[in-house]
Amino acid sequence: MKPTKSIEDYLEAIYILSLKGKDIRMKDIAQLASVKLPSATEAINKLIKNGYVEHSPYSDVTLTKKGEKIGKEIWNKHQILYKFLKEVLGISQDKAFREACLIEHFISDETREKLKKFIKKTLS
Amino acid sequence: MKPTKSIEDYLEAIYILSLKGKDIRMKDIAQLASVKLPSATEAINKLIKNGYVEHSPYSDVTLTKKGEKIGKEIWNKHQILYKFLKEVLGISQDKAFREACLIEHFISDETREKLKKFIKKTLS
DNA sequence: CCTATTTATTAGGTTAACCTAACTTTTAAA
DNA sequence: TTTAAAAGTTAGGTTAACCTAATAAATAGG
Repeated sequence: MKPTKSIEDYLEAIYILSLKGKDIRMKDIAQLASVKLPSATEAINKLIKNGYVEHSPYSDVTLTKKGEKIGKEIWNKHQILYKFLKEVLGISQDKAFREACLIEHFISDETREKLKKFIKKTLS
Repeated sequence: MKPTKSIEDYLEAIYILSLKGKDIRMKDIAQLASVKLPSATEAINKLIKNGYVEHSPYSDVTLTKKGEKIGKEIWNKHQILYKFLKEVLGISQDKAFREACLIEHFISDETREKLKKFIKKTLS
C-alpha cells in the first residue's frame, strides 16, 4: 500500500539528512519536518513498524533500502518540480521550493519522467 | 485562513454540480466526493459554519458567493493542470484527470496563471 | 565525576475526516 | 392514503497526525 504523504515527508527529510553523511538524530528529523520531538518519535515508530528505518532509543536513525528508495524518489520528484516551476514558469526560488514540497507527493513516476524530458527539451 | 483540501474538494464538487443547473442534493455531493452520506452531512455542516454554502435539512444545497468563488478557482486549476498533463506531457486522459484532482489544491494563483500562458504558447 | 543542559520518550489529549448502525423525514407507488 | 423505499440526519466510534507536560537518558563543562 502507498505510504501516506506524512510518511513520505519523513522519509524525504531523512534521506536529505543522510546525504550530508552525519549521524541523523531525532531532533534533526523533527526540525526538518517542522514538528515537535514527540511527533517525530511517534512517526519514526511507524516508519520502523513499516520497515522503512532502523532506530534504537536515544540513538541515530538509518534508512533501510526500502526507506531510502522512497525518500530518494520523493526528493527526485521535488527537484524536477522545482526546476520546472522556477526555470520554465519563472516562479521565485522560495515559492517554487514550497510548491514543489506540496506537489511532490502527487505526481506519478510517469509524469515525473515526462516532465523531466520536457524540461530538458524546453531549456535547450 | 485557507480552507482544507477536503473543504476545497467539497466546494469543487458542489460547483461542478451547480453548473448542471439541477438541484443539488446530499446524495449527489456524497457520490461525487466518494464518501458516505453521514460524511457529507458533517462536511456540509462545516461548510455552512464557514459561510460557504446554504442548506436546510432534507433540502437542496446552494453555494454562497464565497463558496462559489473557491469552488470555481479549484475547478479552474484542475482544468489547467489537466490540459498540461494531457496535451503538453502526453499523460492519458484518466491519469491526467486523477493527478490534476490531487495537485489542484497545491498550486498558487501565480503558478496557475503562468502555467496557463505557458500552455497557450506551447500548443500554438 | 557529578550535575546542568540537551535530547528523547511516554502519557494523555485534540482535531479533521472518515465510517457503521440506528433513526427520521420525504417521496412515490399500489 | 397508507406504506415501502429513498434520502438525510444523529450518535458513537476509528485513525492519522499533531500537540503539551512530565519523565528519563545521555552528554558535556566545571
